[in-house]
Amino acid sequence: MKRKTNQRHAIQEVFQRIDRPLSIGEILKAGRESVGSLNQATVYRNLKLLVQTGWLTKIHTPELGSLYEKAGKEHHHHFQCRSCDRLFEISGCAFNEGSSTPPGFVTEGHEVYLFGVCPACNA
Amino acid sequence: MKRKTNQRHAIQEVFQRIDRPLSIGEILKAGRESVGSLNQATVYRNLKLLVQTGWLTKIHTPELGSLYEKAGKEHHHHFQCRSCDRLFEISGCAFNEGSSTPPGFVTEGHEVYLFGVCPACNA
DNA sequence: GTCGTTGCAAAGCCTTTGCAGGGAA
DNA sequence: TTCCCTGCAAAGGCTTTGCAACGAC
Repeated sequence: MKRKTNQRHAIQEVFQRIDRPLSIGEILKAGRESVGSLNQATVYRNLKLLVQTGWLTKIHTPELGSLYEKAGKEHHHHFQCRSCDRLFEISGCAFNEGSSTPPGFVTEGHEVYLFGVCPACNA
Repeated sequence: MKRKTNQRHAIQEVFQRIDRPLSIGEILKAGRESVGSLNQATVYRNLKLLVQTGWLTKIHTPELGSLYEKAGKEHHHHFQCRSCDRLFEISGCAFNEGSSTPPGFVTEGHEVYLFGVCPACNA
């Protein structure tokens, strides 16, 4: 079965430390602070595994590609800073699926992405 | 300057004929009905050019990757059918940027993607 | 005859996979 | 000792680029 490894632990720790959706590159870089030899392929494999076990969720952003965030959060959306290209979680949801669905279509879900400048970059 | 070529004309004609966002593959396939020798690289180059000249807009969907649609339309969003994987335009917008923007953030734009089943697949 | 365009192939990215060695249990 | 996991390198997709030939003007 699933074994405990330093590599996987390092990856999970990154998500505990940084509370926003992360890219492969960020995860790899941050994970290597714990396990210097951490390999890209290992990161890919563990992310896949963590998504399968329900610990992570994969996000596909329009402009930043695939990012990963911890699973189990409530329905929410994301804000992308066009200055630092980081993605932030936005809690809550003011979007009304029903009033936006055209006749004949059946809506099963939705995603919203905001773009702009984050507080850090705006300072 | 810019010259008229059958290849570019064929590509533009595809967008006149099919009124929804199209993928590289669809454009290539449909374009070859007019110009059999149409090459992938040519499609990529012309799409880039048509985006630069403002004739097309590039869309980055979360699940389908990059698609292209004719430019100049009013603010709208998209509906992705999870059965046939086609993307449809949704006119209008019921989303309120202001009420969804967290304190400290500055929102400059937004995108909404609906997922579900289109009328054709639902029949 | 120019020089923008095309087709083909090679080269770049990003992600996945094969394989042998290494390490958790 | 087992056999899951890792690192490395090779291999896949998709997109871009270099280059010689082509063709619009």
